[in-house]
Amino acid sequence: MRILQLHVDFVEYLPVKKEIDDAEPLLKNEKERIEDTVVILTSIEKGDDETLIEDFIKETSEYLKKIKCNSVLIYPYAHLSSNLEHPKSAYKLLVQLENTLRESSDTIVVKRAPFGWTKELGIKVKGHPLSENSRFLVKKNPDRQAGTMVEIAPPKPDTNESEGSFSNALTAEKDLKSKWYVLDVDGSLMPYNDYKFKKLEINLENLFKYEILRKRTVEDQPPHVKLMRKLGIADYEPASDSGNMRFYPKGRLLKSLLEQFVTKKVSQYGGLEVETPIMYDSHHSSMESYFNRFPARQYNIKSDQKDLFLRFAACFGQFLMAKDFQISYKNLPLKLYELTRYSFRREKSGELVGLRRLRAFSMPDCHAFCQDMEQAKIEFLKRLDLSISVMEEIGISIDNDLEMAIRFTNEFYINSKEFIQHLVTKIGKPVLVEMWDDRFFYFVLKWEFNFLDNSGKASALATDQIDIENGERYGITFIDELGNKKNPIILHNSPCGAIERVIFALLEKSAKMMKEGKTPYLPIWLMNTQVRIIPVRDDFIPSCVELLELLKINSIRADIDDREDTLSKKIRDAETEWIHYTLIIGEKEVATNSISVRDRLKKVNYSTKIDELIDMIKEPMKGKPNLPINLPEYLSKRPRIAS
RNA sequence: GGUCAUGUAGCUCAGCCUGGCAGAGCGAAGGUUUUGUAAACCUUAGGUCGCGGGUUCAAAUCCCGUCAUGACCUCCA
Repeated sequence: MRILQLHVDFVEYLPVKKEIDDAEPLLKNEKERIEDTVVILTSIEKGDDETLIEDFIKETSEYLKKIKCNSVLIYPYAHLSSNLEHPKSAYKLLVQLENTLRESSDTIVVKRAPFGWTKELGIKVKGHPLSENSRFLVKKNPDRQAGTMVEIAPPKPDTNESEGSFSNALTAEKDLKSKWYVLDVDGSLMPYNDYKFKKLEINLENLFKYEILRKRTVEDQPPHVKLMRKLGIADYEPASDSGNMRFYPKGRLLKSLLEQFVTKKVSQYGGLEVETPIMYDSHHSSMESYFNRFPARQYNIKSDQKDLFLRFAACFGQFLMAKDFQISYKNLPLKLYELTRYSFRREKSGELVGLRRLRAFSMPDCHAFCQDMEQAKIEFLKRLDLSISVMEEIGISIDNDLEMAIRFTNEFYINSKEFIQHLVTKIGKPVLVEMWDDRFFYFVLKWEFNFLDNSGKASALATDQIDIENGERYGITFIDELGNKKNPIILHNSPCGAIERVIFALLEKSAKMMKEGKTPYLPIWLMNTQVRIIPVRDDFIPSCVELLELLKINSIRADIDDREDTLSKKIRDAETEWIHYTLIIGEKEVATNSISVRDRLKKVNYSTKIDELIDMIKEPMKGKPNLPINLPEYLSKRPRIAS
């Protein structure tokens, strides 16, 4: 526990915004001002417990005596420590400190600022030598001995975690009342530490380690960052805020194709595509409750006199819209869909990594408004099918690249065992289960597909939730068979997660292949250049153009390397660009009206007819969007973009 | 947000420890070469050494601050 005692002429504070879900309720929401008092800025750290109360009391009363003051404000202040206790436990201890201090003396007036809130803080510290005093309170022993005090030193870098603090971390997990299981295809639910992970279940094991043990391996910069630049897909934009990327022509095409693909799949499922504003009035009544879910992570902007914020999800845009619909039970389930470009979240700067976590991202988000839980469950399964097929067709496989996590309340499990088992059956392999005793969130069940990258870190891609709260919160209603107004159950599905993160996963998957000595590649339908045509000499460029036109007619993206370089150099460049098919056109080919194909993945060269190549490429393009190449078809006309 | 590391030509990096002329490869431009399956050859241009301050006769180099990126911590008062 770290405390900073300040003897002040006055202190005033005003709770502005809930910072966390566990924030305590406010008794009154107005500015509090106290004259001539001692403010104790307090950080509760991992492992702190009630054995420290005595020291806290002793320290405080001695200080008060010394400076002849009898009023105290305990002020929760996180910034004294980088090793904070879990909020629930911290809050509990803080209340104990407050009460014990009050009971310890008839003369001391004790007040406490609310926990869990962003507060405006005004303070005027007295000038005398004792007016500022800091202390670092630690336990003498891990068992129930009295604590001890040490003079606070300038904060040191955290040393390696001792076993003591490790087990404390686990205690904090218990406070959250999360229980962890493996749910197997046969329906057996096994506590995760009783489960024997098979060799092939290394990713699932890593997901558990990541979730529970917070296992982090030391690794250099994630490989996808290098790849996204090398392939000319995306890069950082120094002139923007961190986490806002620039996308080069190849990257923009890749994104467009993914976006169009997902949108088409959702549309086939029955989602109605809508568009909602990217910014909202911060003081609009419907927004306040939603802020509590994503505390203080939004971009705020001021325009004239209005306070606005940039959307961090598509939810409220669609909810505000649905609220104004006239909905009959006959219309349900009703599915609204938007692919946000962009959603904005001001993630902490230290959490931003390449394309994995951004502050501006494109998120497909489909909400289904359902009549009741029975309908919600049926719909939920359809959307799992949708998500599976979207992920698989993008080239990220359920079997090898993704691990499912399902999170639900104890109550929901008891009532819906078979339903949950059904989800696992669809996946066909064991999944991670997190079970809560109480419902903290607005949903009773959620699943997500996690991609395990090269550092063993999990990133959520597709997800769906059963939301039993927001229908009411947003005043969304439908009329049932009996003419009664009811609130729908809402499902929140992203069939693939943020588009940028899908690209992250594709690139990390490629990096994994390289590590294993395999040839890395992206699915051909996502390649800007699907076929590279190389003339042996300049004289053959006209023949190349004929082939190019033929490919274009067949919606295949091709280009011609007409630069003044050697043939070998051009082949090498095609290889490093990961181009699937390279055609070499010279005397032989023109004479025999054939093409020489270099197949990068099969690592073979052969001669064939252009029609056969077209048929071969068209096969994996079935059901995929078509867009023209997004760079000049002649390489001599291209600026150099990739590094 | 915190701790640590990194920041030098368009890109990848050397130089920094021990202060003393700003370097290489790739790429680009010009030229020669017209090429048959992973890098032809020659020449030239290209630098506020992230930014700001300090120490010094002298700073890419040492010190302080700041920004960006990365790793880890933190997803929290």
